[in-house]
Amino acid sequence: MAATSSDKAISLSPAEVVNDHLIEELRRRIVDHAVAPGVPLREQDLATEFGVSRARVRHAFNILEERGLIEHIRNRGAMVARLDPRKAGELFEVREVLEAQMVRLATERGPAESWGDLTELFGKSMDAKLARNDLGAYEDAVHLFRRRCIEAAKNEVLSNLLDSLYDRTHVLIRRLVLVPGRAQEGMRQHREILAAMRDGKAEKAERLKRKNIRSAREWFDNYREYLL
Amino acid sequence: MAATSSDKAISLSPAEVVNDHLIEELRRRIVDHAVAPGVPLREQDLATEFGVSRARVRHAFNILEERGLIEHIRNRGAMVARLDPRKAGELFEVREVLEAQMVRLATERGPAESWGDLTELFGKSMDAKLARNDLGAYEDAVHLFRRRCIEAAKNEVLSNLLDSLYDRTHVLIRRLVLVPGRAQEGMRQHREILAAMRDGKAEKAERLKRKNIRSAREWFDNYREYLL
DNA sequence: CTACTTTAGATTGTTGACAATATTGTATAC
DNA sequence: GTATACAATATTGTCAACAATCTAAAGTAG
Repeated sequence: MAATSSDKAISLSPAEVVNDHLIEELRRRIVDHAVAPGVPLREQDLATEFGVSRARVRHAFNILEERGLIEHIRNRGAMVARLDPRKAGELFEVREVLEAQMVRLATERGPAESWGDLTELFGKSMDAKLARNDLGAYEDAVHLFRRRCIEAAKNEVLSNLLDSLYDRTHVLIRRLVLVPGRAQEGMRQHREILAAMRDGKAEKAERLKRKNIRSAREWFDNYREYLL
Repeated sequence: MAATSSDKAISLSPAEVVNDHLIEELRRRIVDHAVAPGVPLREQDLATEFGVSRARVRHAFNILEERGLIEHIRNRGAMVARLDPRKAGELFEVREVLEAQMVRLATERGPAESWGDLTELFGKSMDAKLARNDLGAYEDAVHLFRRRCIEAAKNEVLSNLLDSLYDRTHVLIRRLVLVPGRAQEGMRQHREILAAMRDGKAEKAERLKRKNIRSAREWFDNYREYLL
């Protein structure tokens, strides 16, 4: 639960940024599947590549293991955590209530007028983009929605948990928009949610966000064999 | 997110148990306030006390810092994490939805008849115990309720998050039952929740559990100056 | 007496060497 | 040809020494 930019505020020693760079870069590779699940992570290899000592790499492993991104077996080393269907389901169940809470708090704490540009972003022009399969635009919009909600919710504990859960399911979520029709439905749901948020209806927005994640989970279950 | 008993299932090498013992013992001390928040944790002292090398202690610090139990400042060392009112509020906001989800899943997945003994535990006899301020009995009952729910919910991700959050607020929750009337109200709420669970009304139980945590938070806010 | 500088001590950060363990490759028996 | 036993290699686990940094005490100037 470290690693929010607000945490370390001012100070940034030279050694510290090197350390954080290592953790952040490893995180990125795992989350983006630049290294596939199950692939072993050799301490010496990474130490050499990043020009640091093995101890630093081991330190990074500790953090990432605690975040659920790495599995570590004694005397056998570390590997990218695998995601079986059961664990994926568990992650969805937790995301369901946490993302809903995020939306609720964002609605309560963010000024109602601040959701206008997002409403526009999810507006008609996005329909056209989706029609020509511009999934990147949709993905960016959803990502921005998330960041803005997290920011507005003003809850660091929640924010860290959401980021952690998101990291573990990032690839899954990305693949999910490939499923025909999912992006369209996701967009409909986001429009509903945003409408509720603009009206200041926090509870309604929460309920809708919950349905959104549930729906995503159902699509995931139906297309599991393609996605995992 | 390591550290559930089910994770490491079979193997337990001699070195591993020593390692885990160190982490677990440090965790216990912090959670029970055997060492107060803000107190520095010296690596060499702990290494000597536990008869291990400093590297092991530092490893334990890494884990506990990622769990939010320790604050670590570079070149200054580690100390027990402090809990300001703001962060406490954030923890309550997250617990609210996660514990509610826990109750919901437990109701859906645990057999309805399995809540009978808990209903009894929270029955009339507990009134008498509370009347003579036997807070330990109440505390034990709530603790058992929690464990049974977590077990029945069958969601390891959720379980780990709940444990982690609970660790960070454990002392607060303990102190809260000292507030006159809080234990009585908490018991009423648990009876309601259990009734819903016995009837298989998962959504109702979830809603009630949510109200329960909210209520706890309100009591906490009202008596904040005594509790923090 | 206060404020600043210097110095000594304590504490953490980092590294490389060595030990323990697991994996891979090779030889041998059946 | 297959399977087992053994040796060689690679990888991780542990530690203790050294370097960098911070804290606190002593000293000095104003």
